[in-house]
Amino acid sequence: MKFATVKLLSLPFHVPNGYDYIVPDDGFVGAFVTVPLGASNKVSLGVITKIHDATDSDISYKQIDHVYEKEYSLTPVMLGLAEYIEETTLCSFGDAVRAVFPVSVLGTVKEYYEPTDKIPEELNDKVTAVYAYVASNPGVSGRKMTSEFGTTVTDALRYLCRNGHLRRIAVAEENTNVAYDEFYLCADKEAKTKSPKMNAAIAYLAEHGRTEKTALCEKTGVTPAALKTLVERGILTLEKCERYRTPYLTETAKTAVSLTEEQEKACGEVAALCEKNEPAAALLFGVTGSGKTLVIKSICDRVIASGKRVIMLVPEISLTPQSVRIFSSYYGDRIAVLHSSLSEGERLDAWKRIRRGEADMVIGTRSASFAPVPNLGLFVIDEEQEHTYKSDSSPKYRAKDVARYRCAKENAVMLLSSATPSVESYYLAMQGKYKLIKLGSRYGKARLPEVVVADLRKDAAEGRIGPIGSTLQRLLEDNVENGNQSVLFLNRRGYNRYLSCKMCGEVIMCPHCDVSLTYHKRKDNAGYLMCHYCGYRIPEPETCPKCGSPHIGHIGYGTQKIDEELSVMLPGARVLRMDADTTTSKSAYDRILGDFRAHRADVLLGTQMVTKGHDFPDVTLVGVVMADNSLYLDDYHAQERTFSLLTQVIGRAGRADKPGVAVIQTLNPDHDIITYAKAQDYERFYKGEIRMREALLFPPFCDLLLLSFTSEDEELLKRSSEDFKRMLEYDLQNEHKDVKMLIYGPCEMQIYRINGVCRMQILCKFRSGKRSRAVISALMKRFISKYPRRVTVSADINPNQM
DNA sequence: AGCACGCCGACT
DNA sequence: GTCGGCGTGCTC
Repeated sequence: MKFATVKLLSLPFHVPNGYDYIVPDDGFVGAFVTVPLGASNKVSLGVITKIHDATDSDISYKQIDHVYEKEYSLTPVMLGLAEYIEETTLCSFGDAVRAVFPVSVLGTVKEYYEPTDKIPEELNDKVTAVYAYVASNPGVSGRKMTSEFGTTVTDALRYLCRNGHLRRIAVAEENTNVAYDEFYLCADKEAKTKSPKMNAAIAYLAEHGRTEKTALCEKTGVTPAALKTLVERGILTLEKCERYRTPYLTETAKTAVSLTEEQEKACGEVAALCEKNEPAAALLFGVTGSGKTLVIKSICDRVIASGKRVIMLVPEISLTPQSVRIFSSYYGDRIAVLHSSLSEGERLDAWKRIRRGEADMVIGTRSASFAPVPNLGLFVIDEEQEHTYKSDSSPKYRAKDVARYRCAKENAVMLLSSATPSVESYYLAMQGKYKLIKLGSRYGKARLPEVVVADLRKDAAEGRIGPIGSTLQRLLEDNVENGNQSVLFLNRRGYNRYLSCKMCGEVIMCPHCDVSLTYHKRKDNAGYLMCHYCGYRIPEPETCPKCGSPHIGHIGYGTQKIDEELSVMLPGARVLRMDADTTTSKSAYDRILGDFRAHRADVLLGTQMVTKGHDFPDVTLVGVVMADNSLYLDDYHAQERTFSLLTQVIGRAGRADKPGVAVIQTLNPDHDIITYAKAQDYERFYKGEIRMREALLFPPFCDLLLLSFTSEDEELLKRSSEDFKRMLEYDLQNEHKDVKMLIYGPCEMQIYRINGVCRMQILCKFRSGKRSRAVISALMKRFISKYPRRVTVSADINPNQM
């Protein structure tokens, strides 16, 4: 007899998830299976990770119920990847598998009940009624039973199954989330019915042959229900063809491009790596406007021509359409798009097309790193420094690690691309771990705009305290007058507006969370306050809720406020605002960008999203309203993020023939980061930053581990997190002396309370490796069983935010 | 996580 | 004497 180790998806992180079952002949490693689990034999989804014949006579093994077909299984690489994610991010196996595989293609498991030969003798009334119902309706579904008897039926059913009077059967149902094109054919051309519309449909099909359903309905006025009847009567036959639901794919005309000598060389170097058929990694470092996309496209051409396939990641969903536009103009429908705001059906169809080898290139966000492309040759991560490539929710993985893993296993090349590489990637390139490919000499053809650092302190000294300083105002006025376009960039943080009482000085806070409420204005100009963490909202109060004073004032500048300022400052100018409030739908986003590109507005005002890769030929002025906002966060990434942001914003100006100006408003005009960004001097920025990281021990010289503890019970939270630290210190001093770790905390998190739940954190500096993670993992498991259900703990290795 | 088992308080 | 609360322990 053969046995299989099955890892269950339903079990949480802290319980062992691999159990042995008797495996049928069609079982194989990587197969999804359903198995009975626990005393109630609950139907559970799992994956076979091993097939063996070792047995333990103490255990009575159960059998695997159902093995899913090969098309919907984990390939060896994907199974390995799921286990790699489980181990490296300290998450449950289920979370890891659900990230790498769209479990919903498997369809749902239905439960049915049947009576057995063993007829019950004495039962109470309720159980008798349940039994009688199943006996007269054998094969009734669990759902039908609950709708018939209410939720308490489960107890009766369990009782009857346990005593052998009923049998529960679990069947995997086919996945029904498939779209079809339906074609009708006429089987009996002579047939006549009483309905004129039906007759019309028969006549139409007799004349024109095979016709698609909607077209047929439109042409003849026949209803789908009538067609169904005709099929049942055998007059028509129905042919169903699977149709993929694919948004985005609109082919545009190909335009021939030629590469410069430098671009050609860069392309050749990466292509040569790809041809070697062994794992490799490269960093394409090209200043803004050096044509990185073009180079990547040319590399893709060569990889695809050699019969291999490409995955390309972009930082956020809003950037997919433009990338798809560029690439689909060359590859047409050989492109697939994957990201998290596709509908379930679209995602499944994209996944199937990819798995069936029907797409040569996959474009998508972080989650697309799991695209099941056969014969992967190249894995591109565009704008690789972006923090969106790290997941903040379980599994807390980095797309770069996924890429590295897959490239190593599939002999592919990982290509990171950026104008401002992450310090970590550049360090690895300096170490020779990545092949460094530079594009665009600093003062070469990529024309740098003039950069003006506007010192807001001077304006403040003159009593000018608005968000737009005098320098920026003057340049904006000139620009509008000359018919040129401007982009104003707001760093989201610190640009929310709060309400504060001038009498008692209190900022109005969320009653459930330790954050201030943000001021918003509805379209009808009524103000309201909202919590961005729990969604709590109240109308703008007229008096201070604390002291009753009517003297409440606004603090901070939101995009709305700046929008209002601009309309006063630049009367007649058309201002477009792009932020989370105005771009609730995909179409709104496209419309705003489209309007701006078509020069139907003079100023585009927005948050992060306006900085990214959009090419606006008529933009000659770019302004950063407040550069300091991200400079002094207590996060070691702060400087790197600010540099990258400023460099990109500056790169937005002056891309076309018109000379551009970039204005950086700041309270710290002499700050190194601003100086380096002004000069677009990545090397000097890097040298300073890497020295700091080494001296203070930050990544890439170590890894960070953020352990967060949450509980409603404040006392228990403090005590248990202290306890965790003690246990960790004890382990490190005793059985795990070889693991080195610096421990900071526990301390309250930056936002201590969210929705009434308190949060503490412990930060560790360590080197993430098998041994060190095992220590943490084991300790977390011990902690969870020591404080069951009352405190939760979770780990984030190299978190985005601390 | 679920789920069953089991041990105590509030009822017919 | 039974129904149902939720603390404890297990899942091949």
